[in-house]
Amino acid sequence: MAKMKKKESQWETATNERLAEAGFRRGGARAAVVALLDEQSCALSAYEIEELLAARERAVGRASIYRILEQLDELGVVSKVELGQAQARYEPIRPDHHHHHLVCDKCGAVIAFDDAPLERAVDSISKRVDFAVEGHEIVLHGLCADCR
Amino acid sequence: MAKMKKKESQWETATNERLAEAGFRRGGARAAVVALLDEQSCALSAYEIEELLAARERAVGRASIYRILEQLDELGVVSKVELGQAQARYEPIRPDHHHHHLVCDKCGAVIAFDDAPLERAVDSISKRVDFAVEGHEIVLHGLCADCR
DNA sequence: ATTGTTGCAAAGTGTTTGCACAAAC
DNA sequence: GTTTGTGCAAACACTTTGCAACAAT
Repeated sequence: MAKMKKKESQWETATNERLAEAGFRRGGARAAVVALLDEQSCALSAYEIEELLAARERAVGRASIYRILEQLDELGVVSKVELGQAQARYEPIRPDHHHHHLVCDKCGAVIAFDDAPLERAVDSISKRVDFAVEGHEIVLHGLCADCR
Repeated sequence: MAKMKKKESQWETATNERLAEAGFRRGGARAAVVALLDEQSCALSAYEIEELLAARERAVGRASIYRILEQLDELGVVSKVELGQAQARYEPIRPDHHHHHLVCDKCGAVIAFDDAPLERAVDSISKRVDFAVEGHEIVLHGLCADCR
């Protein structure tokens, strides 16, 4: 049975291009992390990434995961989000899919949402502060539908 | 020279009342932490609290600081904010002074700001999600005036 | 006397670093 | 062959926990 080659999304392609442009060599561990991130709709923690990669038989060392995530964050293709759970999460930055997060205080579930008016309000205040705003993060916390 | 007794603000008074109501005994370490927090206009990390208390000759053990902050957070009088620097910060919740934070990615400076339209946008979306929203946190990051 | 509070040291957790080896160029 | 990428283990920083001593009631 022939193995299907999965379709690369624009993000994965663009990320690999950015990496090449920036002078990075092609490394298997990094490619695996990029491919995994590309499949996600929401943010993953380093630990989750480690587990998921191990589960698909492409284990990547923890240190490599952190190093790779840091590179991707610096390249501006991944966003490191701190949702207040004493651990960072990482997600691909897709120009057309900017979103924020709801975090359940009870079970830790993370749910994405987006809202244009909220975005506009942030952009507006960003321009009025004496600060070169480069990004923002909005976290709503409370109880998810299941825990409520 | 007579030692002035500093004026207790409403927050410190209300917090001490809440603690009493909740059945807590009066402890020196906790009183010192509450008094210190009351003087702050913005969020402090546990480490900063430890340093500031030591500097004023009322050193409090690190474990006690964390325990006290957790109690105050649970009582709802202190807000634990995670600004993405791998450490939590804590600030008094003053009903009339809700605010958010600008974090400098270079020097780590934390600056408070508030904005009514932003607040309204958050309240609006909070009502429309399938989630019992209990609070929110907004962090703008970039470069502060000095680092820019 | 009882029970909450505190400090110390040890343990935990998430993340980073040092270093040797493998892989890419 | 040179330089970058990777994995392992050790080191780190922040936070929490166990426990004995102490203080408030």
